[in-house]
Amino acid sequence: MRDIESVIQRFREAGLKITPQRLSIFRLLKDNHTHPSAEDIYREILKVHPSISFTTVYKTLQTLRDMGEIQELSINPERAHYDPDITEHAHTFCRSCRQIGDMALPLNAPLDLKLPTEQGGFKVHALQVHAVGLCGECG
Amino acid sequence: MRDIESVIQRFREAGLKITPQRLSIFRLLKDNHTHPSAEDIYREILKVHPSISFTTVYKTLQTLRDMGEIQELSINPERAHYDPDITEHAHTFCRSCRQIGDMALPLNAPLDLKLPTEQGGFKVHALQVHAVGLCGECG
DNA sequence: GTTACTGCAAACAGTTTGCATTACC
DNA sequence: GGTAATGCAAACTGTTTGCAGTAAC
Repeated sequence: MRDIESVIQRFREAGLKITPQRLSIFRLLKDNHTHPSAEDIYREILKVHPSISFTTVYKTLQTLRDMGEIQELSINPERAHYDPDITEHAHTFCRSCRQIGDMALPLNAPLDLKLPTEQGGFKVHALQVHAVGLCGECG
Repeated sequence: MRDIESVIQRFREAGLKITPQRLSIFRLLKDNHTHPSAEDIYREILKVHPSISFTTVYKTLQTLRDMGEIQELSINPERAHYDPDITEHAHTFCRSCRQIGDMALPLNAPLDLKLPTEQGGFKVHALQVHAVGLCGECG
């Protein structure tokens, strides 16, 4: 995710409005490396906006995701998690505590992948690398 | 997934029973490279067992997954897909038609991943590599 | 005969939508 | 003032469970 000012500007350029609720969501996500779920974000924002609804959080996350400001992680089958870090990196997922962590990707590896030839051209938009296992706490 | 005879033997050794429904599910999965969802499998088995329930399919898939005979793919956020191919390989996921394909993994890449050091030892059980994009048909 | 499986129906959890009210710009 | 966002409530989708009847061994 870009800095908050840039995100605000993009919203305004798209004819979208800046509300206190959205601003709080932006601030919560900016530089956040905890990979929160929509529910996590909702519960956190509730502390600032006691009357915010889950729907508002949900719709704002969709907008940010559609804009490419955050990425939606499909690593936990139970729920989606969100990551404002859109630079190339991999994730760890602990089977026990369900915590998601960041992992460095070697620069050369992903580009070496051999795409299936029989299907013709599969166009890769994003490469997701997930290491599933047990974290230091649980292992 | 091993050959059907071996799977049957493993079930028997575990005190589990071989029913016609389960046998049909084994046969459907064996050498299947279409990455079906539970619903896909259910609809296919219905042709052979018109009175089979989704629950039976669901529970058998769980058993096979817990035994390590098949893997559950969390690549499509909407539903789980199943893959009887448990050898190391990656998957493509088409954003448009939601089709899952197989992809070759270069042997050296996954082992080169740098695990997070600050967390101490994250123990990787399985590495999932997903290329998300558009397939030949949709792209 | 004993034990596990099947199939039903219902609960569950997370996600998504319609709509009237409210607030941004 | 016009347009979009909010928040509520309800619908939806896929997943999971409890239980009585049934079938494997």
